[in-house]
Amino acid sequence: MTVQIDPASDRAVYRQIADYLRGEVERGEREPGAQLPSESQLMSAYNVSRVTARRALGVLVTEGLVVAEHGRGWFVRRRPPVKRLGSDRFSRRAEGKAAFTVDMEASNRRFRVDVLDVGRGPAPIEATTRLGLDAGAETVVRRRLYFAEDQPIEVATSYIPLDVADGTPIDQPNPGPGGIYARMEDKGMTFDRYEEEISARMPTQEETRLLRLPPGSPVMHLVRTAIADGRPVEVCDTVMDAAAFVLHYRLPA
Amino acid sequence: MTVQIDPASDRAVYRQIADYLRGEVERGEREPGAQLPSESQLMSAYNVSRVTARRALGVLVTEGLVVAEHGRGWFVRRRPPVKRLGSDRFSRRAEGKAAFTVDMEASNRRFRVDVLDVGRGPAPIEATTRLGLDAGAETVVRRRLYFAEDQPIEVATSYIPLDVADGTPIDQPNPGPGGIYARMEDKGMTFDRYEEEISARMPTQEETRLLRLPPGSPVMHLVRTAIADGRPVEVCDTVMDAAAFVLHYRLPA
DNA sequence: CTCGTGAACTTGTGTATACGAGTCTAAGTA
DNA sequence: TACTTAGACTCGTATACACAAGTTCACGAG
Repeated sequence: MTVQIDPASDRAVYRQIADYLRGEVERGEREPGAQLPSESQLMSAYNVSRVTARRALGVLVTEGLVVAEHGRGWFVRRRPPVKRLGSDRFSRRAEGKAAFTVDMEASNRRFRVDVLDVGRGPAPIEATTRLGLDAGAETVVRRRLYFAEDQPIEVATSYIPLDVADGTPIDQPNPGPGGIYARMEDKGMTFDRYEEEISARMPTQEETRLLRLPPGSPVMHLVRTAIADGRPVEVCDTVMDAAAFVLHYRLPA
Repeated sequence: MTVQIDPASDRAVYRQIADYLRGEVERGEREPGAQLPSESQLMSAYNVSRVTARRALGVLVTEGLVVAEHGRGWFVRRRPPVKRLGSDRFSRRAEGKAAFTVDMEASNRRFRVDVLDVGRGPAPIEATTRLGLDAGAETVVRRRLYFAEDQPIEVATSYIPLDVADGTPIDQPNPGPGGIYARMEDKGMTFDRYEEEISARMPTQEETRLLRLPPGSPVMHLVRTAIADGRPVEVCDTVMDAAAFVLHYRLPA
């Protein structure tokens, strides 16, 4: 194992080790149930003390990615966190500043919204499936961060088929009054219903940063498919600080 | 600070310290935002090394209860995990074995259900509020554990007003075929709708044990109020292993 | 009064060491 | 063959120490 660790880096050594192992797990190079290097292997591979090796593993425990088995070793969790939607391209671009900011009034509360990223690009497989598109198809992608009282509480990514957005400012940072739904209605579309899937999991590193989450804080994950005129016209992937929200639903019996 | 720690106990010292601090937080003796003892104060109070004191605090970090601020100290999290429903009396009684076990067929999957506890007792304030009862009113309480493929996935507690259960076996471990809803329909009741609230949080200790959760694994929390003939007839508080479930909803537009 | 500095606290990161306890395997014994 | 045991591995818990870095506050200089 080559040494990828820079002790002079700003980032603590144990975090660098955790980053490396996390990358291997997230890229699928270590599958669920697979054994990780033992603590003593980490000690010699990275030239650190056992305390530091264990601290690296402890980070991944807090993230729900790995578990220890006494006397046996460390393993990638068998029931991994729910599959994430996410686009690499837009994840990277969202590192920068907000492209656009608006204030909106919703449910009697003022929200600030930072539009992190807007553009056209390939959608993740989970989104194309829900939209009824071919795998890897291009869509309009809108990524934004919602605030309540200057606290970031929600990061949302929408995927809209190109033909739905066509001829509208939906692919622009500011889609105009009423947002993208209003633009779709301008085109004569009528919304039928929403299909939603709700799950909870530990946040990714990026979500921890964007939502300013303390360690050990789960997020709720809401994937909403909007259906208009009988066809899916938007998949909206929303990640919320779980401590900040309770969702209320009313279902017919 | 008196020493409540037993080094000879089976339970590790750092866990005992964590238990004590957790209790103070959960009982409200340390409010959100309040400062915890510093690491050196814990060292002298419990006569342990700094590593052990930090390990105790690390447990509470993983549970999402406390945060550290560099150079300032340790604090109870300001946005605490969503309020839990829960009845002390029944939590204690549920420690034992299942009172009753049934197999049920649901959505093409076989479930095993352990009925942990059934009886009459005071309901928590959150349940009485939803049921429109006075605070501390008695209800029928049914607590049960659901399994899928011998994995515990769900612990559910139902609170039913006494007059709704009256004259039925709803307050018995086995309420008969079709469960308690069938018994209510036997009485001529018609279900109108459900109101649900969904949140996510880190599990309590008891939930971790019952659901066999690895550390760092969040739970989803579903509170469902069933309404029949215009009045709430049951509050069902369900805690699920978040990694095992995705909830699907269809909402009218 | 304002500003800056230093001391005394806090947590963050890292080392080395020790022993307990669970798991696995291979060698040895009945 | 079947069982036991010893050894070598694993993680679990705990001690003691060191230095870096952030926060707070009081004191002194201007």
